[in-house]
Amino acid sequence: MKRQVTIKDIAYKLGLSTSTVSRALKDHPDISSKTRTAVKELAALLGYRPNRIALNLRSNSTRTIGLIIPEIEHYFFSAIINGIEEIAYKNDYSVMVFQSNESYKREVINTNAVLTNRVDGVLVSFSKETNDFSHFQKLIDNEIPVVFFDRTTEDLPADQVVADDYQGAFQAVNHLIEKGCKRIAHFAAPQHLQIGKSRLAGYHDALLKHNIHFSHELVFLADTFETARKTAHEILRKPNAPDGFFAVNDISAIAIIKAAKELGKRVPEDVKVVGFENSKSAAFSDPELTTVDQFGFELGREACLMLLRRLKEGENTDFQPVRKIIRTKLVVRNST
Amino acid sequence: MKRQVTIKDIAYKLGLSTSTVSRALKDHPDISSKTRTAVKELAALLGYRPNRIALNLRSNSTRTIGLIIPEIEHYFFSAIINGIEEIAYKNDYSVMVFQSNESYKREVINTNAVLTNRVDGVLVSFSKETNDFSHFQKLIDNEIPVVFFDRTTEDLPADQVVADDYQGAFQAVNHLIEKGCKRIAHFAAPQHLQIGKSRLAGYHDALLKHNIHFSHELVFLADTFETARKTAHEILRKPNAPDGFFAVNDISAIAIIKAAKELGKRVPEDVKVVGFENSKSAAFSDPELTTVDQFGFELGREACLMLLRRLKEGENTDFQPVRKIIRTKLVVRNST
DNA sequence: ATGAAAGCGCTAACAC
DNA sequence: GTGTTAGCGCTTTCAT
Repeated sequence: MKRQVTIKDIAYKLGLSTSTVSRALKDHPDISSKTRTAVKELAALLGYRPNRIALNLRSNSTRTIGLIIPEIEHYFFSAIINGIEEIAYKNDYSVMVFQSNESYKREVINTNAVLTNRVDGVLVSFSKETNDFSHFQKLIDNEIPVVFFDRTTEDLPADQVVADDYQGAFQAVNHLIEKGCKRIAHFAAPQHLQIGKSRLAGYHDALLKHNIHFSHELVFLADTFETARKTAHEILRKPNAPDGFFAVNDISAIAIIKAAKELGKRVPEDVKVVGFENSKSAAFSDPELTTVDQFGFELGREACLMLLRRLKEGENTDFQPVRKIIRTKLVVRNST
Repeated sequence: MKRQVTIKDIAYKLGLSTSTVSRALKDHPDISSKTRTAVKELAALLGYRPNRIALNLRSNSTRTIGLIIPEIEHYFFSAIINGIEEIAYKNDYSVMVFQSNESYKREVINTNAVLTNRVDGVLVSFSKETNDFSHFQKLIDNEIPVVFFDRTTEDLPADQVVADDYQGAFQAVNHLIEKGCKRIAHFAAPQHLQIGKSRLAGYHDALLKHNIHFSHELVFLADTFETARKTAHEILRKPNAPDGFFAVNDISAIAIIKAAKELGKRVPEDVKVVGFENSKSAAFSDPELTTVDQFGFELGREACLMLLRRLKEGENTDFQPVRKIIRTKLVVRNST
């Protein structure tokens, strides 16, 4: 990089001290308007821009937010990043992105990286592998504000922003029942994840409300395209096959539709399917997928806003973790 | 943030000078092994970690890469970010993400932000609106290495990494012809974008190779779901409707399939469709979409590698811009 | 083998 | 209204 113009250069050329220049640049009242304009003009002329690194060192802050996220390529997460970047941008913060790739080990390295980079705060959605949270505790011990989003835990006294998984699941299954489904299967996420639990609970309670018997035999662990397709194939072939499916995400739902079609079943006539996420693919699938919108963009915005609020608070005496729930919304299309 | 342990703390507790501690920490040969271990042990005990900001100030570098990108939510771009982050991670660089949201104005602000943040280098894919490049010239004037990817320009003497759009388009159309299509339409991107031009050229030349007449009447500007669907509806209803479509991206291709089905045409029997990108949606559509894989992950990797190479070079006397072309590959599925 | 001192760019308390 | 000085945390030259 080219040698940058510093406050010293301006001071020298104008026969002033660096402090005067510094003050002039930030409209300190003491400075005469003559010097002020002279300084500002020269600064503009030379293309001076304050050295953020020096400022960082002095202020011991970087105006940077660290983001630790499983997989950027997943639509939901990219929507969240979008929301985060939007709020950060508006508040003159920058965002550093670290991917865990769903790996616990890498996630630990990521937490060290955010510490090393001296970010002001951290936003985290942890990996599927993670069930030890001491690396996040380390952040908290360093008094770096952390906000967890989407994938959260009760094990840590930290702020959280999550989608209303329970309500979304409840609505989805309720919808299936109202559409006439009698036997509804649930393709679930791993139960050590909060979203796995909450969505199952919503499914369970919706059945209950309509006096439909809940059976573990209708709950399957299937949250990827491949496993969902395979599982759907198996159970749709059986005599007592389900007539409705509530999948924990859109990809699994699309896989179910695919399997049904391959077996000559019609969607939604023979089998109805609801997903969760409202990804782009949901609108493009055939039939178009009924799904629960998770509002990733909103969620990202809220998580970032919450973090910024914490940053503004500064040293807080008694920390009270906040949990914010982002509404979800059933989007009815043609798969039900 | 908690007050961090510094080299000074260690020096004080051990009755040493900061320089000795500094040297001990980095295994300077002059330091006796006794002090070295003492220092290291205490450092570990206190949880010392070097203050990157101070290092940054001294070294005048941040080990950070700035990324300016139109839209994170687009699958192709998120794949690219993934590739970039992967390489950055392996080389101990961090990535700061700035979205332009396809806005020229915001992109200009983004370039200022990367300057302000004193990133070591910048990766750019510019917005659709951009046709003045002076803001990027400013980066170059500051001798900050810049690598352009995907959306590039000849107007700037800079490194570039692009997909082989021409070859991909050529293969796609060639494939349609070999599958028996006689009348092939092209849904194109705006022609002020290089990708718009290159893909049209590939389409043109593939027709030429097979002695098929090229007609402007079969080229439509349609690179979004909505416009593609509407356009496809119109032209598929006409008597002399195309029997093949080459779309500039997957979304448009999926829209074409949808329109065809809505009009009672079978894909691929009556109409064959090829997309471009190989997004997730392509594999999930029905029928599964034949498309050209753009290898976004690879592209991101290469762009980042190229940038890191420039960073290693340092002050180069005579700069020769490099243009790297990432191969594309036709992925044949069931829509052709 | 270790320490003192200067300096990266900037700000701010303290002089005058 | 402006200058002097110290200091943020670290490295490195120059002493000893």
